[in-house]
Amino acid sequence: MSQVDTEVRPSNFIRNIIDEDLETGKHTKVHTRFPPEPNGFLHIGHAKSICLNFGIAQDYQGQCNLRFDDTNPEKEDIDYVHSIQEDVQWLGFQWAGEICYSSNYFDKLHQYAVELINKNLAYVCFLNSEETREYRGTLKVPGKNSPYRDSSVVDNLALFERMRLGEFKEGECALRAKIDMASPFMCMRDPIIYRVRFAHHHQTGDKWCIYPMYDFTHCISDAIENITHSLCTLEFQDNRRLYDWVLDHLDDFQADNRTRQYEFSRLNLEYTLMSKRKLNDLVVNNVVTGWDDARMPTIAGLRRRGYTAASIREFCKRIGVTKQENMIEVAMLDACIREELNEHAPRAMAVINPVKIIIENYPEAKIEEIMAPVHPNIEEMGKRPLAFSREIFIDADDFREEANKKYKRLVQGKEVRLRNAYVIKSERCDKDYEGNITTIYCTYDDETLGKNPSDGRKVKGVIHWVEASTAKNAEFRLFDRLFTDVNPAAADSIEDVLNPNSLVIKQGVVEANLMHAKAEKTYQFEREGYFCADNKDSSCDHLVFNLTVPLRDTFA
RNA sequence: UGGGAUAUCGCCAAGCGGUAAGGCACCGGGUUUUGAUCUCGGCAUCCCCAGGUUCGAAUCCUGGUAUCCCAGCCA
Repeated sequence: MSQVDTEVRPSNFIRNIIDEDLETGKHTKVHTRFPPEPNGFLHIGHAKSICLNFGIAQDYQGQCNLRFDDTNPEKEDIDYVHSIQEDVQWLGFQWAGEICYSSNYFDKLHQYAVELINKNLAYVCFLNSEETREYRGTLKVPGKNSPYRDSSVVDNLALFERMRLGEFKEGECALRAKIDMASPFMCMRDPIIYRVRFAHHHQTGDKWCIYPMYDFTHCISDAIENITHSLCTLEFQDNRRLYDWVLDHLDDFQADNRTRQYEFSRLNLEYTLMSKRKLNDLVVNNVVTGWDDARMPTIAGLRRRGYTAASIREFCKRIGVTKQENMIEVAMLDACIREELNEHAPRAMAVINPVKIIIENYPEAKIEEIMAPVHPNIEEMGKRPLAFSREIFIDADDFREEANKKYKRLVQGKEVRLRNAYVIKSERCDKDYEGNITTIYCTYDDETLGKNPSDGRKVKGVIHWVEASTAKNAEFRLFDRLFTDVNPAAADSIEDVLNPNSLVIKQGVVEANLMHAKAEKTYQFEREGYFCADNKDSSCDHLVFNLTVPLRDTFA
């Protein structure tokens, strides 16, 4: 674990509520839950919720359940239940006991629905979806009662049973809670709590053809699991009335310290989509290579990109938890990963746009070994060997035939320091018919290894390099934001705001030490940025490095 | 006059009647064989607006304004 995890606990309005509940004795322990629907991969927005729920459980010595909110089989898939478990654990959290599923409670949920019918608080309605909408009224005009609202308990019991038995078609009827068609809360205008769906469920198979709705299920699931604080996002604020109504009317849930729902604002990140549906579109339309494409804001994508679990946790800590709408700058995320990697990532040299240098006064067959620190500020990380010879590669961007004094790299006729090695001076260069520089001819000063020129010459620039004969070829995947608009979700069409340069692939070279770079191992390629070996495509034969984040660059 | 929420620095965010924390970003100085790191310093006389209460208000009251959410048999 990074040391960032050991710092002071976060403080936010939810923790304040918990502190109070503990002080007043309303609760003696806290029990939260993270309740994703298995209809897509988890993204960084879920990370915020995960860190909140599991973080609270951790800090208060409580428990946090992982519960799949699987009440809509048509949209869900077993693959997602697997990926979600993996992502939660990769983030560094472990749920309490067995994994929970809302579908575990289908039998109980059914009984509770019957209880409501028996209390004359639910009825089977045969209005179709269009009629239901018309009867519901609008934001400003109250709805009107369904003609089926006053059916007898006996009839409703029979009808609901027939629904369960599959005697009605999908959409033909639904079970509704009898609340108030004139309520200012739209969700209280006799909400549907059970609908007919002849769908195969990934957990319950074909046992059911009626499935409970979210509002009916969630509160009961929380109550069954003895959740104390049910945390969700702001758009469920109105739904809280229904959450409470359902539990208020069921005999099993009358304890005054029963579960309560609290809402916080969801994460919005500049330039990124945060809806599973829209992310799914990107996958389906091959805009990206999959849910774990390194440009995706999914946990799997961030991981593949080189983000560490600790950096994501730190990010979630820094953004805080409030009820205010927000739009977090990407700079915040960048800062978190840079902070960690600056301290922990081994340094290495990689040339992304190679151009050859021939050091004419260096002995022809000679290859010498130079020992370089793995980390410039942390000696304990040791040293690594670097080959050096007459022929090396430097980046094409690090050489110019002419330049002003602000350019601190190699200039024709001038000197520059090769990182960890000698001072060289360029004499001339070859170009191809298009004018591209193909070879740069230099001389080196053999007394400058590990020290400055004895005559007091000042060499201002330092550039990185890789020895030619030992260099390993490598593919560099240079990622940029997927969208050109800060808020792609607000765009009319996603295609309009797609960044055509979100992925640029370069073929270059890396120092030989990286030949066995392990998947997801991150390095700092000096003067370039942090890169990690791709967890799917990189191998000794074909090295592939993903740009996690470039180095901070304050140079105009 | 549908209802529910939210308004503190460019972006986040503490603050809970006693005189504006912190982070990110940004701007300067220093160190540096990464234009990185590190380091030193700067960065809200003011808290959406207008009144009011108070010795004292970002915090309390009144009235405005702005923004977000709700009319799926989605979650």
